[in-house]
Amino acid sequence: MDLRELPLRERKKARTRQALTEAALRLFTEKGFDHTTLDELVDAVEVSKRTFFRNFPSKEDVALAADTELWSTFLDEVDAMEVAGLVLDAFRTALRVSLERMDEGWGARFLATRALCAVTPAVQAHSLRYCDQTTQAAFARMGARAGFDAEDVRLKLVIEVAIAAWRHAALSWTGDGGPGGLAGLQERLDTAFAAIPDSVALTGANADR
Amino acid sequence: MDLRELPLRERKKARTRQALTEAALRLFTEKGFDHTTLDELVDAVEVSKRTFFRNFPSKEDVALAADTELWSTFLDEVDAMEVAGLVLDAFRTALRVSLERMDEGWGARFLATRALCAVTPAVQAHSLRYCDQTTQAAFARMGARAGFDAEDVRLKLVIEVAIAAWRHAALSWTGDGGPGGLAGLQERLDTAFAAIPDSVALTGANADR
DNA sequence: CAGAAAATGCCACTGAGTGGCGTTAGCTGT
DNA sequence: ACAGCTAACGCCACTCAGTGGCATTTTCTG
Repeated sequence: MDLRELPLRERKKARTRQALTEAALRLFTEKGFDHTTLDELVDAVEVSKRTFFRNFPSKEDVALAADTELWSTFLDEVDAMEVAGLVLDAFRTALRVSLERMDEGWGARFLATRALCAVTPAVQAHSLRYCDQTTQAAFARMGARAGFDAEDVRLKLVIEVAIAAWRHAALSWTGDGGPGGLAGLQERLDTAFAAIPDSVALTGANADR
Repeated sequence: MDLRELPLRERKKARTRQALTEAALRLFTEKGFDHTTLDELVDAVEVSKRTFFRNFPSKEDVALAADTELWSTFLDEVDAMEVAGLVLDAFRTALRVSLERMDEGWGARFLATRALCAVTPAVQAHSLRYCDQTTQAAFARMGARAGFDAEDVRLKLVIEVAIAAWRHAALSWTGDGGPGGLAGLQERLDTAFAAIPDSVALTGANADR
């Protein structure tokens, strides 16, 4: 990301890519996703529409760059993590470390991205698909590990639960305007994970306190 | 659904809607979702493209008719269900009863729909969005109930877990070609729900048996 | 500095989805 | 049975996302 000693060609490509994500987030936020055409976007960055589609598979994807950065890092952490105790805790840690590894300004971009998701069905759908793909990928990587079973329903479910906790944390944090920055998001994440044991044990009798 | 004593106009509308879903499922399965144009579909049913979009908001939605039927029924069951013991069990029952309420032939249509989801990203994304919407709706309805808190993280998570179990059951059942019909699907659902306590308690040490 | 390789720009095209409007078909009163 | 009403439909023109092809420019390599 911050490597300045890449081949010149790739540096240029990375710069246009970043310019596109920044302009897209700004335009989508100002005018709305549906009311911003790709022509407006590529005009603002001064590239051709063809170049846009060499960098992003769809209009939705450029709005979700912050998400893909996180998920990509998360999968690296899943590969690297050691599972000593509860698998659920290992995933909580992987999420926490992934958040810590995000670069300066990611929090603000992520917040803007989530705001777009909340009001634009198409972006929301793409975002959910990324979540699901990440879940599948994490499951596949864990299943290939020594000591784990690639068919284990329990493994699949625990990953789904971890991602659900993450999604709830992100949604709640975003809904309140992202208080406390990434540290605030970490807090929500801890709260959500802490609530998991109580949630599966929740009964009609103890629901109201 | 089976009410033959509707106004003639609405009966006609329902018939074209059904003709569209059937033809769509057939064409999409035969030629693939991406390689079937809407013009081909509406020609086969002999309606105008305009009429198609008065019945379905998008091309993806006509492929997901089986899903929407289930989710709509499920939300009715959520409203009607009584929560005596575990909330998780209540949702498992609601899912089971919803499946039982599906009409003849739904199982086959659902199987075809899931096969489409597996190979077509756009359909998959829409399907995930329906899941999520249903989760949100179920949460909102439960939160409005006496004895429940509309802000309770535990309630939100337990619904996410239930839907995750459902999704895994459906995916596993579909992946094996839908053995045993809807009864087979019910079995997978029971298995998935039964694995939930073990999954959150899963550790690196007991993962391999 | 020459030639390969990659990235870009331009152009024409397909296909999803929308708005407008005239026409048809089913529903209402008398 | 007939006239008026309204919902649904068909047709047409249009916008915009996304793709394939090809010529051109730009960077890397020897």
